[in-house]
Amino acid sequence: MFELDIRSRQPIYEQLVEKIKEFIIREVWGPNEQLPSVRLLAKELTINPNTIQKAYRELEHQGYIYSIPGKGHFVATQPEEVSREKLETAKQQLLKLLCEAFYIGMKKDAILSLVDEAEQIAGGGDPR
Amino acid sequence: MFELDIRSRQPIYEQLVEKIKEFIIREVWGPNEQLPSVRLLAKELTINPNTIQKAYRELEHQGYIYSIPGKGHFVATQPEEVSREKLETAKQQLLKLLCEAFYIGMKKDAILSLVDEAEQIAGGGDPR
DNA sequence: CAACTGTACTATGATATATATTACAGTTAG
DNA sequence: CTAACTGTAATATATATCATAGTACAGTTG
Repeated sequence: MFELDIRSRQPIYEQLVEKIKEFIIREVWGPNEQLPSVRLLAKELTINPNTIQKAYRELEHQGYIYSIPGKGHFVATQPEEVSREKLETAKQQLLKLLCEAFYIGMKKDAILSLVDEAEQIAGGGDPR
Repeated sequence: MFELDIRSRQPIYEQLVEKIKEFIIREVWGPNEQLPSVRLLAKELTINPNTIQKAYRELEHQGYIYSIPGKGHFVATQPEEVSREKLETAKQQLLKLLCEAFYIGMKKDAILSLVDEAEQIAGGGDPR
């Protein structure tokens, strides 16, 4: 279900948080859908349940999921603020990297063609 | 001279490597210019000499500087390969981030305006 | 009741980071 | 030559983070 890199410097639980975020953002998992239980996912990924719980706790703290003790974890209905904040973070990261690209001498043409390439890879805007 | 974040999750020596790289890339420090000695820089930044040495070792390994035992560390004359590799790495990072931007629903217009913004901040192409 | 769920806690091991300290050899100015 | 710089290496120590193992308890559901 997820591809985790055990030997990465990025902690497993953080990788999990990112992957699950993507699933939620792209609506692979819709609102109120139940996530795999802590123990089940731990078994599937052959990692410790505590690690899963840590990821779920973080996701809950960030507002992406909610939990009902005894029942399970569920995808939250994304409030507007979360989406806006998410977009703002992405913009800042992108701006920083773009600045660095200019600094090290990348030409604008090269950057623009990267934008086109990314657009194609990502499916480009609305796929309707 | 450098602004380091002690409490950052990124190691101090890595922060140092990045900062010094930028200095070299932007030619704030020119080829064959001498870098601060391990002990001096350690004192100025109030961190351990070993940490500076680790950063210098890494920079030497990556080809950005060279060292002469007994004399000091000096900025290397950047071979073509280093520049090319650097550019390739930057392109890959940028492409990844651009893909993610599209994934989370950023519009192409928004991205293009970020490119313009970055161009202005970075001074935009050749400043002649 | 049994088998799930979440949650909490302790203990342990592994690893990375930064520090302190000492030591030795090359370079250079006085 | 000597003193004061340089780089380099090695050891020991402290600390923080991460992941694991194990146990326990309470809520939910068929």
